[in-house]
Amino acid sequence: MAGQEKRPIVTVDTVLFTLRDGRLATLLQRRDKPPHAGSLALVGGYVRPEEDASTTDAAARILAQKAGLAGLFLEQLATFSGPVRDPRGWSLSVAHYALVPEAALAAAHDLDAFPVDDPPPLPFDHGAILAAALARIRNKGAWSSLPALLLPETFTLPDLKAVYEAVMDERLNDSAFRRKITELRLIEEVPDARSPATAERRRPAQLYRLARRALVAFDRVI
Amino acid sequence: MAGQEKRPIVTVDTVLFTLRDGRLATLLQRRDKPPHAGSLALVGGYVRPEEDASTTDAAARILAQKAGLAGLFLEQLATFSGPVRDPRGWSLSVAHYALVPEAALAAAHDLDAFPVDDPPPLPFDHGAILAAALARIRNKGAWSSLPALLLPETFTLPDLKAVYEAVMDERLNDSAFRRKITELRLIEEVPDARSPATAERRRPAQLYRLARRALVAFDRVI
DNA sequence: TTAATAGTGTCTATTAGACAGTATGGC
DNA sequence: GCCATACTGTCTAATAGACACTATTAA
Repeated sequence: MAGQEKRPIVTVDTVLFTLRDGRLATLLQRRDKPPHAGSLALVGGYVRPEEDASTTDAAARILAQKAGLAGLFLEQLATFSGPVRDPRGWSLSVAHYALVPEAALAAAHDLDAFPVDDPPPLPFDHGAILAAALARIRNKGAWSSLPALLLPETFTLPDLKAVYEAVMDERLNDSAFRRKITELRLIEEVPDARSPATAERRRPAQLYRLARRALVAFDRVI
Repeated sequence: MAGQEKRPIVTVDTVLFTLRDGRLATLLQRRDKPPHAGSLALVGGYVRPEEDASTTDAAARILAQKAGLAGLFLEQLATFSGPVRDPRGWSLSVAHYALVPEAALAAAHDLDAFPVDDPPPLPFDHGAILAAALARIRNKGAWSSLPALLLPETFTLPDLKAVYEAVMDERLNDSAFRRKITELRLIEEVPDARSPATAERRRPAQLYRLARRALVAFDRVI
């Protein structure tokens, strides 16, 4: 019977998305072990059959252990595999992506934010994984409440429009956006709550919250 | 150092879609080895790092070896994993789906067709994989030329409409369908070619072919 | 009062669906 | 000629985008 090398190396990697100065950003971590020690890379690690109930479970465990992140929206993206993507040998990585609202970042550690459209050079095939995750979030943004999961519990309509614009990387029509969001019953008013005015906000706005906490898919584009 | 059991078992499985009597069907194969020997199941097998360049490459190899299928549209679906899905231990299967036009079936062997919405009981988590593949093809059908890949090289507009209806499991408006298909420039006429009349076809129709052989994504729904 | 952002109303262009109606070929 | 199916034209309803307009609040 042949040894371990008959089975691929199995890892998971997660693309972390967050907002930075109103722009979509990705969070990277400096690797402390070879291969590619010292490089900025996606947060990833080995799947441990003895503790993980699934690869998504493994991704969640690794996010908690290596970056202090928990409770995120986390979803499988795709699986990347081949003989050359990792110098340790034929490897397979189940890529995931996760959305990190500001509140989750407070407890996090060892992460650096970079604009999604101008990341540093990445080791392995992490550049391709990031590109695939970006394509997924942009497409899903048009069709679901996904971008709203980057916001805090309560938010204003201008906030919500801005995060859809940041995710999808295009300008939206204001009145059409309000019309669609309200018709879809995606959000509900927080009674008697208005946002404070800030440097960018000359005038308070009505606060809303998601009508459902989970990801909701729409039957038409936002 | 621990042995092989520290790495998951890595397999691929492919959901095969085809047309049967104008309805969307899936092709299953009787397993000749344990576990679940004798059961009808998806076509699948081990990834072989020494010969496969990727998991999709492994899926193509296994389709050729076990079913005589080659040259199909074959795409990764998602990865299914966990400790209990396979009695051999913690396992991971990269699920794919493929489209089998009638011509490819001619050379195929050891496959049985079943209606997609009424398959036999399936072993492992193959039922869940089939359901996920069906959801994917239905969704993608509305947004791309994917259903056309189930047809022969040339086909009529009524044929094309029927395959979209079979894939998406809904009736389409005839004139709207023709309008969209032609505006999208998905297809081109085959000059001076008309389909023969058949039992179901009282009147010959113009033959078309795909303007591009590959999968084309549209920016709006069919 | 002013400036800037929040929010509303309405017009128009686009497009999907319904469906009537014409064309064509086998019998 | 009859009938079924292929194909076309047109009306209408739904909806997205443009954009003018009003409302509100901090300074």
